[in-house]
Amino acid sequence: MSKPSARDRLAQAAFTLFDERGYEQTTVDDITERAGLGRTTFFRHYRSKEDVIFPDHDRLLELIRDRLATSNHRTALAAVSDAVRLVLLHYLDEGDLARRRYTLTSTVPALRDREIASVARYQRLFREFIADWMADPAEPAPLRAELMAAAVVAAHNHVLRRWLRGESPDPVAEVDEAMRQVINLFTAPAPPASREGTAGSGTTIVAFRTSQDIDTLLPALRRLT
Amino acid sequence: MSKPSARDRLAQAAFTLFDERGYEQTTVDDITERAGLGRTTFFRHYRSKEDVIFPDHDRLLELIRDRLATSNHRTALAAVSDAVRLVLLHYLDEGDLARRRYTLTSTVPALRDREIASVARYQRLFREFIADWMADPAEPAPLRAELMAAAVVAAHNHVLRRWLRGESPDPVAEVDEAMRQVINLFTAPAPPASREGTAGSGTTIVAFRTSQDIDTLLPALRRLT
DNA sequence: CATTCAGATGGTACTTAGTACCCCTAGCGA
DNA sequence: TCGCTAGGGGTACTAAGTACCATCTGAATG
Repeated sequence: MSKPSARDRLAQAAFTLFDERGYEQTTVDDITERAGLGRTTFFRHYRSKEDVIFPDHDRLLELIRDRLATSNHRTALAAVSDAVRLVLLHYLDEGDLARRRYTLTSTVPALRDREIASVARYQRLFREFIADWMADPAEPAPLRAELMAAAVVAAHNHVLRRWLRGESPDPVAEVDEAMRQVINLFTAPAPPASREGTAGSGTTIVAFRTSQDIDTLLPALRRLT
Repeated sequence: MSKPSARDRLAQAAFTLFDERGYEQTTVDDITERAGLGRTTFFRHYRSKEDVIFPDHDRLLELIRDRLATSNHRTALAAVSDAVRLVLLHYLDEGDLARRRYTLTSTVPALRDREIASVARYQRLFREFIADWMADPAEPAPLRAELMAAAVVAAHNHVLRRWLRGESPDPVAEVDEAMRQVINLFTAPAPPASREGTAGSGTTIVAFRTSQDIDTLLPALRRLT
């Protein structure tokens, strides 16, 4: 208890100094001096100065990967929503730390760029997963997967940033709703009628609002297709 | 004619050396030596070593901004498509240079990150523009703008990368088609039925064609009701 | 023709991030 | 006691980027 780990002391010192004088005005030497440690030790624990601020992106990537891996074709969309929620929860867990990071990434271009690059790695995971899920030998349509992955991370970031700015009292509910919107967007209405549309194949559905519930209608719908 | 500008000689030397020994193995001193110029001159023309490879992102940003600015509410979507096409055409214009850059960004993480950060700036422009366009005092819905902007740049990048890899014989047609898909996605079906949906009275009919079979769609249909 | 002024180039010295390499010490099991 | 390992420390180096000043060249102007 008297000795927090060197790693933590470094992070602590770093954030304090970044608050005091700003990121660029703080050198690694300043940090190690404040932490009472050697410069070598700093780079043993963090690959770079930026790394102090984004320590566990790797873990987060694993988190997503794992959650997506444990799913089958039927539960794919739930897995995506879950993975997104997990990432959000991670940030919520960090609480104040996440907010301090946000003020840094908002003001320091280098850090913002770094953050964006990390997000792109999440997006890549989602893209590959969604592409597999959508995979259809007849019509591969990787563009659709690309679009959906982009929308997924955009939804997450949208809600996360709202929470970081203190605009969201219940970010978990918000992110669930946002994901519902995304999924809805990409599953409900399939791409209608490109001009040289290969009309004829596929399924034509007429959906209408009714007081009957869907299970009552299902047989009729099946008959139509 | 005998003397190409210093700027061009530097870029030329840089790309040659990057090809020969790789990006990280090439120092700025190597470049200036090869170009027969001084180190100072290099940094006068390019803010950083990475900048040699991405010289005109700023111009490209202006291009987008200008195209978006000259539009009204009715022509907004055409403006977005046009802007995207302009960016694509810029890369097509670069021809071989764009492809060399692609092999670099594909192999050097630092450069890939940099590229991604630039793309995020385009995305920001589109997001702001689309948010304005969608602006509706009653229901601001900035998430939808966020999603659409993400989809717009994802569509562009998808087609661009296909062309860079030599997979697209007619990228302009492809990007136009991709943009049609994006716009369709975000305009055709009005945001269907959030839970407390202000469902109107009367009859709501939505007709669409899809290649997915009904069982795939069923979860989404259930969610709608 | 001499002057001067602007713009582009060159050089030198400095700061800082990041790497390579080797040393030291504390603990711990054999 | 020996020897091993892990965590920390120090020194020296490379390379990007910045600050500042010096130099050259060409063109306009007296």
